[in-house]
Amino acid sequence: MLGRMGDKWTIMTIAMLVQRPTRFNELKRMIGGISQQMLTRTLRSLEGDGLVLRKVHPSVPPQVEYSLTPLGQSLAQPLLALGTWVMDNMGAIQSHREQIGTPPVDENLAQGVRHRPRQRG
Amino acid sequence: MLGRMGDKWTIMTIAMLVQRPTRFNELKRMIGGISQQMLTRTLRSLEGDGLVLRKVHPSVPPQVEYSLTPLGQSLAQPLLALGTWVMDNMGAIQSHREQIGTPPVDENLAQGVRHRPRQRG
DNA sequence: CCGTATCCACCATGATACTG
DNA sequence: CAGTATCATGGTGGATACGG
Repeated sequence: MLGRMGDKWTIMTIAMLVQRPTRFNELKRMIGGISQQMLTRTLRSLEGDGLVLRKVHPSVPPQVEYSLTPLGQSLAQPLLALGTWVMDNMGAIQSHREQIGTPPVDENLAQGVRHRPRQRG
Repeated sequence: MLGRMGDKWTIMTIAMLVQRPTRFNELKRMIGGISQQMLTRTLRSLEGDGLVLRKVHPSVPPQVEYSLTPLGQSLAQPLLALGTWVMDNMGAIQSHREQIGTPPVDENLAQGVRHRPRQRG
């Protein structure tokens, strides 16, 4: 949970589910760009934490509907508040990055292996 | 930024800085468990996003003080609300995990390499 | 349709040593 | 004290194939 807390897929998933219960593939389409595997992992994680309820409708094509539990709904509020802040301030942040000439990704912090290591003593 | 948004170190760092401007090593002690490298990266990232201000006091032992910018302070509110939610509900989540017998980590989802892959075709 | 199993590439993080 | 440089490693997420 804590690991996935700030994960964008988790935020997106909860943002979708807070609107209404949704089926797997619809969720996948709505979120967009998430792999099936990742959506499954995210949902299983949320389910394991008791934030999401998984309901299987016994129909000929399998239908599985996901919804937020009360606990999940209580999380949605602060989580989406954070998401809203990010959306609102993303422009300001990017403007700042451009001013200081820093790329929006942490490439400058990436490791650069340039020569052989020396022996550690 | 978005990458570090939900990062626990980022949350911890902002939680410390929202109280008062703090120096590097004091920050490191207060947060606890963070490596020097990671704290530096977190602060640089926040600084690059315009959320944290870095101020060098020209003194004999180098003194660098970090503080939140107004933008950073505006982030602190929703971010700490989220942190508070986690603290408040961590118990409920762990209880749920124990009930369903799932370990708190995603070990069950970890990759298991058991045999050679077959040729991809 | 709704998943699980498997493999892999990448990068985030920790540890350590070094600098000023 | 505050930070940078360097390397090893483990976890995260993608892709794909398969199963019910």
